[in-house]
Amino acid sequence: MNDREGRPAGLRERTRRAVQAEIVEAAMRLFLEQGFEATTMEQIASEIGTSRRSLFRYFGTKEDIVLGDHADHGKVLQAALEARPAHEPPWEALRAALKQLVESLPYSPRDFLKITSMLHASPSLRARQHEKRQQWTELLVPDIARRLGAAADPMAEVRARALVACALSCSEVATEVWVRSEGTVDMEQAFDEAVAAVRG
Amino acid sequence: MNDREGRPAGLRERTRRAVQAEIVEAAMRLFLEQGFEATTMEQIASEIGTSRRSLFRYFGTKEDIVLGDHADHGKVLQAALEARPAHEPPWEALRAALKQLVESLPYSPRDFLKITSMLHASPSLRARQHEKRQQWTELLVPDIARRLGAAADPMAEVRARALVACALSCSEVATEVWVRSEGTVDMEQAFDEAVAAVRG
DNA sequence: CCTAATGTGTCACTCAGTGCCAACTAGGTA
DNA sequence: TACCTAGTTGGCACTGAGTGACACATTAGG
Repeated sequence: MNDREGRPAGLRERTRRAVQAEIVEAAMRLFLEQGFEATTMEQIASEIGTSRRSLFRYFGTKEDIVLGDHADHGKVLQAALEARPAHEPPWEALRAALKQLVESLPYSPRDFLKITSMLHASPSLRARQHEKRQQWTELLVPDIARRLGAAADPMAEVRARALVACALSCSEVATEVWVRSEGTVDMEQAFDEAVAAVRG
Repeated sequence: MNDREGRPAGLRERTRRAVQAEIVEAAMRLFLEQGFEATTMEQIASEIGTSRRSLFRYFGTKEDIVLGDHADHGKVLQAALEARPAHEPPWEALRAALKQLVESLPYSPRDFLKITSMLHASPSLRARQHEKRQQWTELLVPDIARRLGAAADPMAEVRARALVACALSCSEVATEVWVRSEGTVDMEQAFDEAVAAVRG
């Protein structure tokens, strides 16, 4: 049985984590130096003295080296959303959850800016990121549907999905402007401005 | 000079169009039969008696065979938006433009459903489609910014981008639900429901 | 008819990603 | 100790998208 959910964490598990971290570290350095597309898996592999094949055992795709945490962020967001008061209106709850997510990130503003810039510069990275964000939607919709008052109506799903999708769009717009201004504009304020414009 | 914008349309231009159409026809047949990922460029090439290399001269990527028109749709949308009365509020104008775009599509509902289903089934297709949609945004933002009353404010751009992004998100949600219901629910109604929920 | 531009197929290449196999290693058992 | 099993690793060969170079054909236009 593979029941271990993180308790004693045998040697195998520990080395796996260590190698994983080493890969991410080396890869990110190369990505930021030469760009994402210009860096090959071969380079990353030889950089840490392993084989191309092994890289693919740790990360299914090149993009996952960068976006590995992104799926987890969805769960953080979900938890933050569900921790909000049950009758808080959708937009407020989503706003609070997103704010909490941003604050939970372990990056310095400097690093976050560099990484986000890279993300925006590479089409394939943007694509994967969007893909993962779509999965966030699935996690958040049930909570929002609850807040809207559960109706079996197929349109109830539309309402919840639209709210989540638009909240994420607003956050994306805010982030984009923040990146393009090189961190000048306030992201939180931009988000609020975006929401205000949408709600007309 | 390459000034010809479609007037006499010499033999070269005509054959090019014809071959292009032939490629799309054959490719779409194969895609719908066996799925997008399962069909190789080699197959498509030999299907119409040409070489793999030539396919790439007509379409830069495999995805473009399906999404070739998608960029043009952006221009249709832009034109439709700009044709709306100058003081019509953003949401109404966007709604009208999107409606006009959908009505301009040459597909039967049957075909449109099949194609859209395929689009949703293939990750790489979804990714490219989203990429192209992002370019739509660039086309629409200026008009919306105008409707919001031009301010040099960097936040003015945020407001316009947010509106466009959310309108596209709502249309995406509506389309998605429409596909999943296999054409049962009314797409236009779903869109309105989405917008209403977002505007709270 | 001649020539400059354009289209075509072939070949060779890069790179991401996958399946397979043989060698090794950790961890528990007799 | 010796042994067994399961997971890890590297190497190899393969697919499939996409690109560059080249030689050869076709066409437009003077």
